[in-house]
Amino acid sequence: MNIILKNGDTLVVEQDATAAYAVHAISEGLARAAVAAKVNGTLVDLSHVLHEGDVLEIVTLKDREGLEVYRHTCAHVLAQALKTIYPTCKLAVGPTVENGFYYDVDFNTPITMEDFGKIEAEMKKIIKSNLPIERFTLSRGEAVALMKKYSEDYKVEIIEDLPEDAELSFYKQGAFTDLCRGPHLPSTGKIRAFKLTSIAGAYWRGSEKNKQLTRIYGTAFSRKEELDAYLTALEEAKRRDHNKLGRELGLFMTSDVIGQGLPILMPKGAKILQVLTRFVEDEEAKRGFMVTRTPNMAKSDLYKISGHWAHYRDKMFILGEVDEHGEAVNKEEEIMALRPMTCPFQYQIYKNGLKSYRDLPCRYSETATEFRNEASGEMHGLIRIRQFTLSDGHIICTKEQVEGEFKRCLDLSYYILDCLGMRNDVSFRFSKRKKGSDKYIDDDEAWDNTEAMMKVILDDLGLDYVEAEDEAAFYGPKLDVQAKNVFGKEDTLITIQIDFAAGHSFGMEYVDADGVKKTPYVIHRSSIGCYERTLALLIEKYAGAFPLWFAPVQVKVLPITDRAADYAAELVDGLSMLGIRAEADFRNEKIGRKILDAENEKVPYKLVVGDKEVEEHTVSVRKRGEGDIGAMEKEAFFALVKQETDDKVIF
RNA sequence: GCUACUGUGGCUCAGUCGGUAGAGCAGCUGAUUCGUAAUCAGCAGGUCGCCGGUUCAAGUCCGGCCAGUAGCUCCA
Repeated sequence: MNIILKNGDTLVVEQDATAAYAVHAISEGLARAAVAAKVNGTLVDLSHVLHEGDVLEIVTLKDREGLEVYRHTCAHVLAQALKTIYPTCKLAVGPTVENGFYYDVDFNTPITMEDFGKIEAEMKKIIKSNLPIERFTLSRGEAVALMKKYSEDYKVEIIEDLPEDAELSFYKQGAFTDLCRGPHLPSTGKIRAFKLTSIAGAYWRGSEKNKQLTRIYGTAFSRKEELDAYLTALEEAKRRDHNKLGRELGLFMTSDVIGQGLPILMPKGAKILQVLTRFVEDEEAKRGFMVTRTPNMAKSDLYKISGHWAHYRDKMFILGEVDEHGEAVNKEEEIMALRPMTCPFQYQIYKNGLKSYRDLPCRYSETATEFRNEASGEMHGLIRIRQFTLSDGHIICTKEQVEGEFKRCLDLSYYILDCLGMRNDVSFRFSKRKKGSDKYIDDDEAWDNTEAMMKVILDDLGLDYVEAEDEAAFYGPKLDVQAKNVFGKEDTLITIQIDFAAGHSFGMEYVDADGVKKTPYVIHRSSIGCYERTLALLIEKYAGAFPLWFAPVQVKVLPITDRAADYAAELVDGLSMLGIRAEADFRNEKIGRKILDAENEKVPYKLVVGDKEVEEHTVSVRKRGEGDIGAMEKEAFFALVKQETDDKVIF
């Protein structure tokens, strides 16, 4: 029979030949490299039986999908090893993830990373035995019976949730059989380089109401060198970890007596945030935003109107004692709460006085402090904290204005990301509600309309976004601008949201041209996001070597001897007068030491000044990343650094 | 909140079988005034995260709490 290859060639093979056979017929080298195949576009095992006219594509470890098959098989080897060492453990799920794989397992006795040695040894034994991996299928009833025989309760649960007529595939390697969609490697011996990396708890089916299982993470690569390179790169990345670097560079700290999730910004960290805040506030003003300053707390009455009391109360810091319904235990007591969001406060401003259609769009912005009582284990450095500063803002506008205003918001964020050098580090997520969930305001029609409206805008902008269900705000869909930290974990940096409900719930109105009162739409937006989180990502992106324009110290003057001290002080004064952040190192140290310390501080410009410079009114310039770039006139340097700062040059 | 791990001078770390703590860097003092990535010497600095228990004796063993880290859940 004839098989069509990817390049269009036709291959003649015997009737009922497998993909493996066909690959072998092409070349022996390719047969060794093959880990799976694609038949008519579907990923299958090499044991897959071909039919006349099938289009065959060979998948090797060079392909993303090939590597996934390889890692998935590695997860099965892990499972087999665990069943050998801990026969009573129950397997749940074992998929691949971005850089490896994991298996969720229910152990009756806790295991720790110290057990990895013996588990890895058992895995190596399984790999060395080179067990063939065989696929077979069962009906749902047979599948349940088989898994019950092995006491695999979680597998039984998975199967029972599938449709009655489902045909289920299993993979058998030696004495071990696992329910799996596949595909898999033809045998365990193909695995070359793997490592178990970490251990964590994970809830069965992702719900905290369920039992917490033990998740064992691992990774695998086609060659040991690649595995080592990956592990080294991981260590490298950890060196950029903002939580370590930010503390080392004296940007922020935490204190046991202040509390969890409450970082303290030290002079250098606070300086960066001050520079960024001024920049953002000025830019917002240029783009038509009116700055507001609203209270950090309010009575529970406000949050009852906004819906926070119903949907968000468990995350709020409440001042006063309330029962499970959020009512004051002592009826006389007025319940206050720190704000988790700025929205309802700015709405009060809108509601102050009757608004005309001529007042819209009404754009309010505020550098707002917000408080959210995150669960203790959720805090992370500057990325997840309990008190944070958001470049918050709300645009109240007509339905017709939503599209234009939305685009303006995105344009502002693009500009800011460009200035930070982060435009290419973000991705977009269209966050939608999950239908039927009680986390969201109950109004199907409004949700459908608003999500459709946002989709039109995003598609019109040609944004490359992913859609995410159950990620919306409780009051509407969001466009989230996402960024990854050094551990590869993604977080929302910036968000722009359309709110259909606030206008109604707060009774916001405007008098339209026809004299009729109408309800406006609201856009919630952030321009640079939460300052603390943005700082965290900037520390990691630049490994602490911040671009000149927002570096906490831009220029460090290094006098060679005390004779140059007065001149150094004069340079610092001159730069400071221009708004440049400059310091001098007056310590009684040799110049080499002063340069080393300034380099470690990652200061963009260092000025070495000695007798010669004093004499000639020059400065010897060291530029970060380039070293000594020679001497220049003092005024010329001043002009250069001022210009580069104003231009937000990134080097 | 859950699972696992961690907590010893400002920082990085050592501390063996339970016998009341060591180093380097940083700091201070003195000497040195030096031309592009670590000058020399001396001094000082610790209720071993906190509370309790076991023990003749706890940094070390046990329990609770606090804080930090990764993951889960959650999320800007």
